[in-house]
Amino acid sequence: MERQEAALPPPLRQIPLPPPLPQNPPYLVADSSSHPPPIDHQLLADINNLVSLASGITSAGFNERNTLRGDAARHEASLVMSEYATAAMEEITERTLEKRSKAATSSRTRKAASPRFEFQTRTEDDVLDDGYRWRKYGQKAVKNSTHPRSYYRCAHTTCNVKKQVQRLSEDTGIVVTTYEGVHNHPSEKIMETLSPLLRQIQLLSGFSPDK
DNA sequence: CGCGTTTGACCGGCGC
DNA sequence: GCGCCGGTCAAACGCG
Repeated sequence: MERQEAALPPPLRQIPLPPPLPQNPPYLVADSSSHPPPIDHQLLADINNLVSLASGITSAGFNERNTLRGDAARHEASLVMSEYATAAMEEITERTLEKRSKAATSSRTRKAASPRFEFQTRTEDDVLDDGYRWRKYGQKAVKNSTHPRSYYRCAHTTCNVKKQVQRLSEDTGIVVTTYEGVHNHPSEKIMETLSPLLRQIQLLSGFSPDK
């Protein structure tokens, strides 16, 4: 139970948005399912806002209530931080579930084992940055199409989500992406954005990373 | 040298 | 049963 009593936790910083927005944003052309395809920039922006908001509140809390010291101030701040972190997490969960339920039309049957989502984007990039790491495992020429279809699997070991990417032959500017399955782990990009916040919470709460 | 991609073989479903 | 076709495997390849 050796805990690092850092005198004062470092203030949260505004985290720069990770996604490098392409000069040519992929335009959603057709979407049969409303699955979250390319990276959810709006979600990341919202998380950032929550982080900076929480940062402002906690630092303000430290400044204005410096009558509280030590553990009391830390505890106070951790409550505020936890509140915002929880809100952010709930927001993520809510949106994710909403999108998934929209896609899986069946209400309570559990047979929707591997849902598929297809959408089309007008973009120069064949593979869109959706925040996950993918490993290509095949490419095949499909009938009546001048462009081949590529097969990808999620690089995460325990996750077997797959996706196909194919460029339309009629309109070369359009890419069709098909997702199959649901990730059983968070996007690395989102965790990248959230981890500073989570670390801060642990620090303020006096958690030690090891159990 | 390690790891992700490439690429032809392989396989299973489906229609004739 | 056979051949087509989409999907996957896995060894070779090649890039950092």
